[in-house]
Amino acid sequence: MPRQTESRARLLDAALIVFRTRGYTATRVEDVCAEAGVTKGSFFHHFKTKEELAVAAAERFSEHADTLFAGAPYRAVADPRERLLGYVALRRALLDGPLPEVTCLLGTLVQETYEIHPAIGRAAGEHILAHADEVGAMAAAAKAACAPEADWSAEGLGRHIQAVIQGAFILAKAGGGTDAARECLDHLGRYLELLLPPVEEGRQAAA
Amino acid sequence: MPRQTESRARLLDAALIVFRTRGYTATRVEDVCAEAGVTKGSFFHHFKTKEELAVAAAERFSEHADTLFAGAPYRAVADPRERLLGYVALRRALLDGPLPEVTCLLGTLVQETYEIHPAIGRAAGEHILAHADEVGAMAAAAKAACAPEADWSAEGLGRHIQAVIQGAFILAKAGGGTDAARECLDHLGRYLELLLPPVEEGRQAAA
DNA sequence: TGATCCATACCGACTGGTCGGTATAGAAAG
DNA sequence: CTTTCTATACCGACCAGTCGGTATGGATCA
Repeated sequence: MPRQTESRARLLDAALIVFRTRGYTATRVEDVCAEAGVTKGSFFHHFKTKEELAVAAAERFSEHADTLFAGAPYRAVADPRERLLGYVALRRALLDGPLPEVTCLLGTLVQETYEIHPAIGRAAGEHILAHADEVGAMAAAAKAACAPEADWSAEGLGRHIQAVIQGAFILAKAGGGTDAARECLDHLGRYLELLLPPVEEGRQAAA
Repeated sequence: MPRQTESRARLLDAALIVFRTRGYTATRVEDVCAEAGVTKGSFFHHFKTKEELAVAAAERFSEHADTLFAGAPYRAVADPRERLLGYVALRRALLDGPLPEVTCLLGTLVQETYEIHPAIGRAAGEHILAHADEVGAMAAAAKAACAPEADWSAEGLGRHIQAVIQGAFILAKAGGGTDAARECLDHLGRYLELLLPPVEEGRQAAA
């Protein structure tokens, strides 16, 4: 009953970590099976192909992230500027741990597959952009409150925030470690603070 | 005799583009040979292994970049703040073209190999950090001129700039295209402008 | 001048291991 | 007994790397 469903879930969770460690192409189906404690027969019962697993894993990763962020404390912050800064602070705090566990599966996948496995690249890319749009919505609220006349778009800022986070992961993998990544998020936070001057009682900053 | 050396160079140049298109693992040695118009026999005459090719390609990419930037006009700008902004503007301008031709081989390689091919990951990572340090040196000059008391480090800012650029590539691959990448570099430029207030005649901005 | 030798570059058929995917049969559940 | 899931043996394509061989050109010496 839930046993069957459990194998599928175990395979997906295994994929999350194995793909982030070895990348898509270099991961063997049996690597995922071993990590999940399941055999190949079971794997191909649940997924038609390795590619299908990757698409499903991107989906699952995205759902995990949505759940995590939906329940995070920063969500309840009333002031939109502080809420946006709270998001960045959370992303910074999430940098604690080994790289394959803290980095983003979607960024890894899209980079490796965008030209050669369109289905995977598209799935991963869409989830990245969707998440960027959610952040963009927060940015829109903050912009409306702090810098309504500014000549940048909130959606663009949401994408920029995602880019900095993805870039921080690459920097960490390049040898900078999570410290360098954290420093990047500090710069990002500082940028947002400068870009969104806090509203003082009844006053609003211009662009 | 320069003919022979030419084959090696052709293989390296082919590797630059093929690795950026297909990634390291998914590229077959024969893909590189085909792109270079050279046979497998010739390949293994010049490189002991595919891994060795990747390390050499990272090196070559880095040299290409160094040459490009060393000869660029922004280098001659006297004002350190404008010089740094000029670098970012150049990076933005370089975004014109198909993704596999404008993206960074080093970021691609490090992401895919950092856990499974230490030699490649190390080489790519070191070149990224070395380039970040060069940018960091420019940032140091700008900081000294515009914000000597600021509580961020120039090296950290150099790394941040690299991270934004790498992140912009991922965003582009995620479906945002080069437009989204350009927008990121616009944000980066704006950040630097805010961070480094221009020095007015004889005055210096504080942190 | 040209005959001999050698080093470097190049060629492509072949091999041995790897790995995605299949076949098939058994276990568990209902 | 049927359906769903798991296990294992197996297949065949693929591909990094090998190997025996050819081509080219420069040096050496009579």
